Amino acid sequence: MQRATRNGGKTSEAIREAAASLFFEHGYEAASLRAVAAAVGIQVGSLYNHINGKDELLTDIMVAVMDELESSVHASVADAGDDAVDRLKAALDSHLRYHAQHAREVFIGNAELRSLNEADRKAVLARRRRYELFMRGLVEAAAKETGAELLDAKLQTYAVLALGMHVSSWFRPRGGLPLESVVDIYTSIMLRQIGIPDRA
Amino acid sequence: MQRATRNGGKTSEAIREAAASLFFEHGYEAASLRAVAAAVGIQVGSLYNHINGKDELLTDIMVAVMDELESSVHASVADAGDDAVDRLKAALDSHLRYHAQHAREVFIGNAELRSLNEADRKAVLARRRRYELFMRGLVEAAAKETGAELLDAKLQTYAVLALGMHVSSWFRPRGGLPLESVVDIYTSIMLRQIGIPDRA
Amino acid sequence: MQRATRNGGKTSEAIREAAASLFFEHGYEAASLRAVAAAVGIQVGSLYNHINGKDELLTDIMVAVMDELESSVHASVADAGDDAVDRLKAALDSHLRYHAQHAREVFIGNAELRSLNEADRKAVLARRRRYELFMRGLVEAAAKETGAELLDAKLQTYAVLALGMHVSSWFRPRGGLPLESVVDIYTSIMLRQIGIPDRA
Amino acid sequence: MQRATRNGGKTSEAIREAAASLFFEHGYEAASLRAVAAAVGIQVGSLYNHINGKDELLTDIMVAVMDELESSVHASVADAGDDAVDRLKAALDSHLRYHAQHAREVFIGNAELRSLNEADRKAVLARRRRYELFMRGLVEAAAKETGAELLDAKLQTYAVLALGMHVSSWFRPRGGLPLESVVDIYTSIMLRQIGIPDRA
DNA sequence: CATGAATGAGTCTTCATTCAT
DNA sequence: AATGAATGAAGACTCATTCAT
Repeated sequence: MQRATRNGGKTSEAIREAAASLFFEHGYEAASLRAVAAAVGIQVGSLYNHINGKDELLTDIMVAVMDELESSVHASVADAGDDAVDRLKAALDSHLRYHAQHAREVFIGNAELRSLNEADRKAVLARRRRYELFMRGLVEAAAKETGAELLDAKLQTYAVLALGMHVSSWFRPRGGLPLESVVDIYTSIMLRQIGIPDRA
Repeated sequence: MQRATRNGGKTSEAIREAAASLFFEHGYEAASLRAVAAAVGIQVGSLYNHINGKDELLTDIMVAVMDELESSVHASVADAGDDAVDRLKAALDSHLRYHAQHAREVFIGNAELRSLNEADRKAVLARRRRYELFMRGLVEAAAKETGAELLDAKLQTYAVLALGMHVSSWFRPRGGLPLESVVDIYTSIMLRQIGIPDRA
Repeated sequence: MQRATRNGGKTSEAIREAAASLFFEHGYEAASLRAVAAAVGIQVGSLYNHINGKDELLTDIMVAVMDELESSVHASVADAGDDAVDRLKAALDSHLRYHAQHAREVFIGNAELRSLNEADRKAVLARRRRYELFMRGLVEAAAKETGAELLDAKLQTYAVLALGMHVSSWFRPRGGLPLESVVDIYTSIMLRQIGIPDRA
Repeated sequence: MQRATRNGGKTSEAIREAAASLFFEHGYEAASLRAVAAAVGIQVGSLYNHINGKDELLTDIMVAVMDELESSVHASVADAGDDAVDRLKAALDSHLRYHAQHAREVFIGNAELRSLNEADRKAVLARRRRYELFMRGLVEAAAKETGAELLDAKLQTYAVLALGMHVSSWFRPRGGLPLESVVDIYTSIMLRQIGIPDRA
């Protein structure tokens, strides 16, 4: 039982791409490997030259989403300097941008938590908690700096996360509001609810 | 091998209850009628004395959710009188209250839209659009009355809906924040992002 | 396990009537007791106040068909007097008439032999053999009397039976050739193939 | 637990063969894919590597029967030259020969029309009508040429078809009358009823 | 690497039958 | 008699997975 190569091959990439599309559209349970194979243009059996099982496809997507989201937000915050409000704004911007640009994967990551096996679910949940705490820290710091009155740091951070997910559920790159507008408006919405003046 | 008797729809109720729980926990596709039957304590085939098919269980939940949500919000608004801000507050309160109190069903209604058949999905989507427009109307009226500056009526209404769903994804009646606190805090969050002073 | 009453009741009659129709239209296997009950306007369970099982419905039809066919042909032959040709003609006429007038039951009797249980199938097959031999006797006697040259008494009798069944597969009392014409023409066809001048 | 390999459609062939046998013996509805799989020596699910569904097995048989019957009779008639009686005799011979040699499939084709889906049933019925009209044409031409008096061209052609079906219901290649005798005798029976002297 | 074929467990659903009320 | 509810077996079909070629 040799572990299939996970890198390189164009086929491998195509499979993961097709899986993401189908998981997004029909859900993990309802999406069949047969459909994935068909989308790629190979037979079902051939999938196993590239993957180790259906669950791996899901786990990969979900872990990657958390990794990328976390690191892209961290990078933005690091670039933003030392001002707490700047750091929060950078985080919100990056958070929203990622959710819009990877809407499909983020949506899957949210909807299919329950389809994950025990171990992977725990791992992903831990990552999410860490991310949430990081975000809450930024919120609290910015509130402190500006004197904004928080209602409930935890719930208001939840609201930030919720709006990100929500964006991922309807945003499409083409047709509709342009990415920049979406990011701007939702950033403002978030800042408003936290209590920080939008343009200061 | 105990044989049951006419019990005034209790079994029917138990089936729907078990189905809601299992759909919520595992998702519609992953929840099997076997499991539903087991939860009720009958054989799988016996389910069909009470339902017409698995999809009916889902459809019933989703249609009921939209009906109840709409009518409960409408009722609250009607009771609130003529002041636009009062009306909006009543709507937000009712919206949140319903989402928290029927967290399970609301969550299903949101997650399983894609599991619905064409016809029912269209019907539910139409209901949702209607609800959204009703909400947007309240938001716009309250903004007008208070002179609050809206960023984007549509997206800000989206945000209201998104927060409701979000609450339904984590709220549990026992253990954790009491319902009243949740409703209060989220209402404030919503009002803030719309731009209406919380306590005026 | 008390034997359900088989006589009298209008419901009982309606059940047997509905069963015949459905067996005819969809076949014994494909016809469900649910459909029978629905056709009668009662619940499935209620059927068992009138029948002992699905197979009984079929057996009853098939046995009745053989009984009636045999006795009606016998009666006609007895009425026909002593002339062998007259007797054969009377038999053919009666045979055809019965097949046309009870097309539905005869058709079932023919198509569903394999759906019968071992015992009943044997019984019905014995009846059919007896009927066939009776017919063959008439054919041979008439041939002898007229000097008609038989090709093969057994196969030519088979042909008579086959044409009867065939009539039962398309004849409908209303719309189409009238019964008398059908009987006349097929009688002539049969006599011709046996070698007996039609109108002598 | 032996694992099979590519075998050039032998399994596919075995499935169709087993299906034909079981459909013939028990009828389409009563024959289960379980039984088909068992007869072939594979698991039920494995059938679906070779077929698309139970109905396809039936449709294939029925369409093939009509195709083959039609083309074999057409070929025989074409070979028979220009004489109308020769052509009719060739048709009857070929008709009977096919019905005897493919008794199983022809029988299924006749008994299971009602088990076909709407579209396929219509297609098969159209084919049958075409075949019937072709036959009727031959009957009428031969009658005209010989001056034979027809009783009713349509019904007499029906009779020809009916006898073919009947042969298919009892003929077995081994044990019993040899094929040639059956063909001879039934051809004569048919010619007699049409009114054409047997040996001219 | 890809394929075709196999597996076995699982899915929803239908059905004849039973029986307390 | 009729009903509603239950049973248990069976039905067709789908699926993830395995593996010889």
